[in-house]
Amino acid sequence: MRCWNMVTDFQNKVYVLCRQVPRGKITTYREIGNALGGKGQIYRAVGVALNKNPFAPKVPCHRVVNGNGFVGGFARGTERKIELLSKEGIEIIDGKIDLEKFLFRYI
DNA sequence: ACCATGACGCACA
DNA sequence: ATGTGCGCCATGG
Repeated sequence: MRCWNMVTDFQNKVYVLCRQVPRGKITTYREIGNALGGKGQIYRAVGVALNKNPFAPKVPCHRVVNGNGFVGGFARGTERKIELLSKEGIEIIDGKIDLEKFLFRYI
């Protein structure tokens, strides 16, 4: 599948995984790539897919952070991402998040 | 078809 | 522990 709404199959999977993340939890590009079964630098493509994110409010892309716990980047601005995460109840320390505490794992 | 880019992650010094 | 560089995923021109 290539064009449902300007979205490729790969992107679609990424968005679906993002939506799976419940409010108050987060995930990482690495986890998503791993969930997709990709090896190597697949998380790079994940970042690109999320950056396009045609479903901005529909897909909580702001719940996706770096694998090291840092918020990372955001199409709308990292500060905005931190603000949203903070509102969700996620505690951010110096721009970093406790993965062990808020990291959601795909079952 | 090829080249360049990106919201990253990891290896190495 | 910190800083720098490289790599190879998908997408777009």
